[in-house]
Amino acid sequence: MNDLDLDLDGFLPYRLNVLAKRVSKELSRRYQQAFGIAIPEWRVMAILGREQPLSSNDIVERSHMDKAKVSRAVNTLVGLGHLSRDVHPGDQRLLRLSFTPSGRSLYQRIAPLALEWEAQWLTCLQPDELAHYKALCDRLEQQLDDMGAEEA
Amino acid sequence: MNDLDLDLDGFLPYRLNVLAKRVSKELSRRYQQAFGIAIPEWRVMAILGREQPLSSNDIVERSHMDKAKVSRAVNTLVGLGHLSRDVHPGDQRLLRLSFTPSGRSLYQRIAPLALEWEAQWLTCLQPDELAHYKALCDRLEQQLDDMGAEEA
DNA sequence: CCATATCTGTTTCAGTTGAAACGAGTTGGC
DNA sequence: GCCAACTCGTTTCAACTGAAACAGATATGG
Repeated sequence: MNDLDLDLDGFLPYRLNVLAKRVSKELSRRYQQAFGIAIPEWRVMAILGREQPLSSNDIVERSHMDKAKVSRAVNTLVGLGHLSRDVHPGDQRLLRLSFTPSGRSLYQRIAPLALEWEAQWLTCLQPDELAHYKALCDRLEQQLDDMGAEEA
Repeated sequence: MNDLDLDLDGFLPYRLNVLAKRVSKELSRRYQQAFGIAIPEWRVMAILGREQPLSSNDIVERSHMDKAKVSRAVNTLVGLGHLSRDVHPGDQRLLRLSFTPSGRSLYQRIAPLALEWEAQWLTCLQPDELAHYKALCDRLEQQLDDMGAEEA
């Protein structure tokens, strides 16, 4: 194998994709089984867990999901009775999304489950290794920003 | 925010998913634009670039794609004239997939493009940081294996 | 041998995806 | 004020996805 041949197992875009997909699959199986929701719904819950109320657009910005996905996830959660969707008094285009009591209770049960699973996964790293890993992830993402900006 | 609240930006499954998706999107845009193929096709090419001929199943094992996806990607590549699909002489269930001249030429043009893009992305890390990062990815994946094995 | 189980790759099918079109609401310039 | 441009969230549509059913080929074992 010369320099221009490509070892897929060493190719980081591929490696990250495989890793991320495995993790997502594992987590989504758990969310689905325990709470009947999928990852987009879970992300909406996680974001609202920190700050409330938010508009759909706020969630789009904080979640890296497109607005169609957010719209559908919100709709599902409203249908399940976990979110209330009110119209913003000052601007009727905006929604004001917040937990119903059932939604807050759901959040309080999911969040620990997610964190526990993550913690168990991360037992394979020392705390300083984890911090380093996350820092490198930050830089890899920053570099994507820079490459995108430069292109435009 | 107490311990049981969840900061999505610090939640590694989410972070990895966002990062992997951004990278995939960026790369797939390039493959599509320059060569008219998508990521599954590109993966098949990358694997055949190292070893030939292979059966579809060999590619499934090496690529972490399911067999439906591989079947479709192979079909596309055969349709584009980049792969030849022969029947294995000793076992008629197996395919023998290999590059046509056009396929080899395509591979020789894509691989450097992919590696160049990766190299530019990875300029944000020092060589030892990159090695460390990959090693941690390995351990995170290994831990997933272990957690899966334990469960079963 | 024959029946059954297993293996390979394809196809089907129902669900998901995201870009783009859209309708409703708001803002800004004239 | 009013029209055009813009914003927000929904919906449409065509493409993609993967689990499961499938058909054909091969292995197994009675």
